[in-house]
Amino acid sequence: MNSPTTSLPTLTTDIVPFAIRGERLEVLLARQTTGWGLPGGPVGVDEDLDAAARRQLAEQTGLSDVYLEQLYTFGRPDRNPARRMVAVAYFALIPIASGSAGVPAAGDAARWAAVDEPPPLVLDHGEIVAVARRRLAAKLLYSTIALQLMPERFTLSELQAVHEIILGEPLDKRNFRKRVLAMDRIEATGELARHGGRRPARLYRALHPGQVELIK
Amino acid sequence: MNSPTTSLPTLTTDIVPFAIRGERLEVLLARQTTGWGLPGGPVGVDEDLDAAARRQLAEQTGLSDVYLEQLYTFGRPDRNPARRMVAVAYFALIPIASGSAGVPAAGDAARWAAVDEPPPLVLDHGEIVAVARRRLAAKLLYSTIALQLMPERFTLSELQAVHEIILGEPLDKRNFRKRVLAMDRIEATGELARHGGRRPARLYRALHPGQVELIK
DNA sequence: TTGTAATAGTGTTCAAATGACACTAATATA
DNA sequence: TATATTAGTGTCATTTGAACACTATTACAA
Repeated sequence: MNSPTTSLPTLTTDIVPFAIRGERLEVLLARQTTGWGLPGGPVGVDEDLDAAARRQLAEQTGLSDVYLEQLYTFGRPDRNPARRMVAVAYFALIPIASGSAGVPAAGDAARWAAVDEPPPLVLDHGEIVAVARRRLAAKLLYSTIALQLMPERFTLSELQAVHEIILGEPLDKRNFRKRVLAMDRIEATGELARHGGRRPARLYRALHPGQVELIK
Repeated sequence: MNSPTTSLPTLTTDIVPFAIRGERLEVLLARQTTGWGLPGGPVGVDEDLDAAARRQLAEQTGLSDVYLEQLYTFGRPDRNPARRMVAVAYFALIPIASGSAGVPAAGDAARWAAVDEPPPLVLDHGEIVAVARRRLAAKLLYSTIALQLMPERFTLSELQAVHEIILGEPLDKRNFRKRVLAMDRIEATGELARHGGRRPARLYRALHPGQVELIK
């Protein structure tokens, strides 16, 4: 039980950027020299961890002002065969694009991938995505975290669809509405969404946007 | 938004070792050059994070074979004015001493402190303890984590007392027993605890010791 | 030996929350 | 104007959670 040398592992952040796109939960990947992986990289000497994650996400994907939460720190010595790297993992939630701003088109340096059928990822990034996905699903049930994936205004049907996609199971419409309205964290704007056809739906907005609150 | 230098912060682990002692939840502190703080220290270049936490806990307190769980990674640049340090924090749960082994007597290098009236701690260790305490209390409600604080055999009254101490409120005896027995994670051994006087209590044991399971 | 103090052990009842379930309303389009 | 499509609404049964008080067993003292 000798004290090992205190020379330093490289410290990085890795970010799992989630968004609902179409009918699926997707992750935004960044091109790396050896393949596709999560956005991220080395933390600066005097840089805050959260700040490093934000910076790297912005630099590598163009995304800013998104919800960011620390997930777990991955430090198995063999996770990178090349050199010792410890990664503080985060997940980010990107609102469904409402109009022009929002989700960047995937270019050469970035691409979207379905969480359920991900391509092979570098290092242990596949595991990190899996852990993040479990955490997100768990938090749906007892927090207002789903609102971070919604645009500023949204319908209850859209919110329900987001829940169903992440949980992977259908929800009862009446019970769902009862539950989210009882939380008292969203309010009707009075406007109607008339996208395309059919009966227009009421638009809602978050009462405390940006805040994720635990319920009950 | 220039990429900052990639020179390396020092990476450490800090461990919050919890135990129930007497009627209180206590933390085991380690003497440091500048005062009392949490056990912990630099991670070796090729050392796993969990292993580093275990090693430092053993070296600095003599404790081994305890439940250990990663808590959060603290990395604010100003958390250590001397030099940049990023700490992967863990908490450890130490079973109530049943006989000779177990909790070490606090010596010169270590001391116990009540979680509710802690002495001033170095750096941000006070905050780390507070975060750990909240996490522990939260997990009591939906997991079998409390069993990690119990000796191999214990009575239901003892288990209830542990819950009450951590939650900081009295619990109903009948409801508590109904709940923990319905979890189906402990079983009666058939033995009786006849410590001192009064009516002897049935002894129980964990069905899956070492495992922490989520309930419901 | 008998009484007393102390902790162990046990069910029921009411209220609240959850889960299952089906129809009408409003709009666009054919 | 008929039809297709999504929005929106309430009740009932079941389950879960919370409140609540007395008897049982032992050690010890009188």
